[in-house]
Amino acid sequence: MLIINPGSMSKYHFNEIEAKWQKHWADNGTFYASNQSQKPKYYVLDMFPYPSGAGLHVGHPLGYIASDVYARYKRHKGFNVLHPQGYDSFGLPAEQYAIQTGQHPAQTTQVNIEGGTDNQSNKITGYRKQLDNIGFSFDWSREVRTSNPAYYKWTQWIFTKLFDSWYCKTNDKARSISCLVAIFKQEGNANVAAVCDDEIEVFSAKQWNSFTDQAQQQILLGYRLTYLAQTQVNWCAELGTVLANDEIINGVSERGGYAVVRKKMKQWSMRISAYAERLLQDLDTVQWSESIKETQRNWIGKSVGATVVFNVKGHDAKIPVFTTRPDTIFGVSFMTLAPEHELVASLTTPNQKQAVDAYIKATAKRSERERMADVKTISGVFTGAYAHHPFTKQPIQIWIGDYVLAGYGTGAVMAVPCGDQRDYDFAKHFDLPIPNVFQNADISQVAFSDKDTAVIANSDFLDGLSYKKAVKLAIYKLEKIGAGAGKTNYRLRDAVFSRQRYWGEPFPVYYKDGLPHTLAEEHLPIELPKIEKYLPTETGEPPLGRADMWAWDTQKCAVVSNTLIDNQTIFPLELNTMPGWAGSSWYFFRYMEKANRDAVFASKKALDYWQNVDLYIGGSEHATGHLLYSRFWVKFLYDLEHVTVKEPFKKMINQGMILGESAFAYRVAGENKFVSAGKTQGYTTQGIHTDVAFVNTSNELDIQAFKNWQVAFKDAEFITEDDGSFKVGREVEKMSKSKYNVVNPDDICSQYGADTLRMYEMFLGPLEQAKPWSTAGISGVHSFLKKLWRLFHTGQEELFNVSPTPASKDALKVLHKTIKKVEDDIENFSFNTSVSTFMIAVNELTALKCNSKDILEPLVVLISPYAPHIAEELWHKLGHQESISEVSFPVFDASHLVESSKEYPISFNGKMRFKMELPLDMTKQEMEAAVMANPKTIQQLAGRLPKKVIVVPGKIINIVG
RNA sequence: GCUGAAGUGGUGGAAUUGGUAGACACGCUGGACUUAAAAUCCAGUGGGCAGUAAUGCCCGUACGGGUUCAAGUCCCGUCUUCAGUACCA
Repeated sequence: MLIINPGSMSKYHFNEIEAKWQKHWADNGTFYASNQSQKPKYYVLDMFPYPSGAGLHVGHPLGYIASDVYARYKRHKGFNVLHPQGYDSFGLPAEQYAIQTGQHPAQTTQVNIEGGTDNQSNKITGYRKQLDNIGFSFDWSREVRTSNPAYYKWTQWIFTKLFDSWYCKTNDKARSISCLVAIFKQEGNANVAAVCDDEIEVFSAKQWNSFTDQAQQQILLGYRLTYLAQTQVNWCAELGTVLANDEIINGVSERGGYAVVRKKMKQWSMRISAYAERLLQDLDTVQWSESIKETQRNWIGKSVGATVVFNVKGHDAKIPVFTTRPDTIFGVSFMTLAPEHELVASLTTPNQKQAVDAYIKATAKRSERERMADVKTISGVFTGAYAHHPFTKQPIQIWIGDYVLAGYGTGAVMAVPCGDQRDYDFAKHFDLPIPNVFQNADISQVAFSDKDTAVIANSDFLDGLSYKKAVKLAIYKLEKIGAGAGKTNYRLRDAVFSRQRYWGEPFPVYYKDGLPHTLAEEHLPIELPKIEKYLPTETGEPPLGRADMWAWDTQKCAVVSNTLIDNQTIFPLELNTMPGWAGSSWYFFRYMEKANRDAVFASKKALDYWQNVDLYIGGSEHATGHLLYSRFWVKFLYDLEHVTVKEPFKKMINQGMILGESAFAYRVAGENKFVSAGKTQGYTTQGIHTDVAFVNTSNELDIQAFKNWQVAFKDAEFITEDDGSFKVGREVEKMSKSKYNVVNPDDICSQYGADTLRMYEMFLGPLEQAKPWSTAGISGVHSFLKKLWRLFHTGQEELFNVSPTPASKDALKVLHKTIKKVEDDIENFSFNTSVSTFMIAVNELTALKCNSKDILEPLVVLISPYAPHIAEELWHKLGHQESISEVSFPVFDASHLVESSKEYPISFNGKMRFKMELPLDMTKQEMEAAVMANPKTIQQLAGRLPKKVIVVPGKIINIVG
């Protein structure tokens, strides 16, 4: 590849300047934040990266650059800014790599962060170096790594706190298990309003006290905020682990795209459902994009309605259902249970048994995916059983059908075919009755589901009522006869918290008599044991099952050899590890303290000072994972009074993805012959991904490099353009190694400089929008920086030339126009437009030949958040000793922009025809007279008499007629 | 299907409360400098029509309507793209 250094002739030696200032900042701790300051605080946070072996590409730093611009701007504005960075360093890729190569994940993780050579002899630059090259103003003294025992000690600690807590509905907050035990001792559990397992039975104080310790612990597990239970989990065989709902996209695993099946397993879960309402309500208090908030609202999925209990004819069983339309209770003509419903087996009559069994078998065979893809096929079977209608006592057929999901509500529905389309379709298909309970509703073709206009009919005491009133009365009557109650249902399920993996936080848990016990705070952290292979054991246990030293000695309070397990004083430890989101759910608190990290997260003083994140920048793909779990943990920590904030992130901006521009060489089908993009006509070709490093900005391929790249192309033939060049085709795709379209920021920095990279990434387009990367466009931003440099220098030798002469009026106007625009743009996160504004300012000042210090000095401060290195250098050259980073932002003075006249657009019937300079203090009448007297106006009118003349002072004049 | 975001030159994009559509760049074309190139600088660049020219006119912000003196911007309807979600009772 031909490497040209476009800066070679300029005296703007960005490589030297950038290295110099990066060293200066590091040596002087320029960006170390203090926890004590008279200044107001501002906390700017990036979503911390997972340090992968592939390193950073130009898409990764986009959000970091934006947050860095903002952090630097806030420092200029007089804020004490916390802008830290760290690594989310537990995770699947490092473990997959460990399985392949046998290297300890801690080893590869460290190399990925700090640089070095992996055991395949690949040289890895390391995240830290790559980030440092871009000139971020991070306070690295506060760095966190989630896989460091000193960090995960507190992740484990939070887990034990969750284990020691239950959710009290009366106080609407988490409380300690010990106070729950106190209540049980006093009065049993009858009056305890808790978010807990459904199947807990009522007991008295006397009963509680007579229970064995074992039985008591079993009951308490049903109340704890993190609990161990047999639950339906998403099992991914290929990854060898369970997955949370948010880790499954379209029925397959988010990572790898492997099949996921439902399976009953004993797993740790987090009772996030207890916080559903607060998670929903508090969304109104944060400044996030509407789309992310909406995604979370949908995920939480609140619906208000009622539980209705149906008695089964000739059977003890009761079937509770959830409905949002209790007003249509008289429209119930059958019931449908999910095929997996626990009562199906006992309800089914001997006559129907064969059909029911066959149906269950058939639906079980269909994968989750098939069931989702195929929503049109209606299927189901009658169980032979009947329920009683709670009011009419009429018999109701009980069916099973796979349109009812076992996982939502009670896994059963009361079918109201006249008001619900799915029930309607089912009824039509199986020829079941469709009674109409709406006034004047035509249900001959479709169900009538409009709540707003519904008026109830044929419904006894509900006749003539609107939806709202009928719901209220129906619930009242149901409660009165004991057949139901008002109920709010949430879609949000408890989150599965264990993973059958090695590279994650170990649980601080040991098992005594099959029941989990947590380790005390003073024994944390419990560190990951060494194992030989990072695979499940032969008996199917998680990788930690391979550890020899993985037992807990309750007397020595230490991890000891498994051979010592006697289940008297030495017990086996938990073999699962925590999921990826554990460490990232609270890291923002950890940054608040740099030295005293032996306290809980951070000292109370630090927590009180920094509070929570003022600005959070990151991708929107975490909407239902990280961003929900973090909010949950913060609310929990708030309940326990460890923190004083209810939300972690006050304002959030989601940066869009930077896409790659893939290059394709067109190969003639069936031949080892390539055709240049302009010559493909007449050939049947297929595009072959070509490494973008072989292609220059004019889309010309370096044929030699391409031939050397892969053996298959060594002897390939090339049909070139007439001028001898070979051109490739381009297409915008996601930036990825496999598409050979990755652009490395290190290369951009060495060729154009970090300031150019920073400005160009901002210039590319609106931060929140997805946009393609094109290295071709970078020259514009680079020449801008050179122009800026030249503004301060003169002559062939480019000697520094800034004069103390007072600024001209025009130059002052340019400066203040720029201050205003740039300030507004940064406040609105419109970084792309402020880069244009700088370009305009420098173009105009160059035209004015301005070299006045009064103008150039504030200009450097304006630009410094975007291009900090060149700004520091010029600031230094202007005679300052201190770093530019804390210098006050220039103050806008409107008086410099006051104009005495304006060039008005004169339009005729809304179309601009010519412009005319008019004084701004003219009256409307004078303006109209001046315009009408203009010869061009007379020419435009061509004798016509204007009907109307619209004069908007300071804006426009429009002549109608 | 539902929810959210978007659709503007060859390309990325600008137009903050309705008021000069295409700022600023890239690319392209022509020119200056140079032995040549790079770098730099200057000029032009939405489409069409008329004119030697200055210039003038018509069309133009996905599409079709509407409101208004004036619409990329507001209203109604349609289409397309992207993202999220998926039988939620």
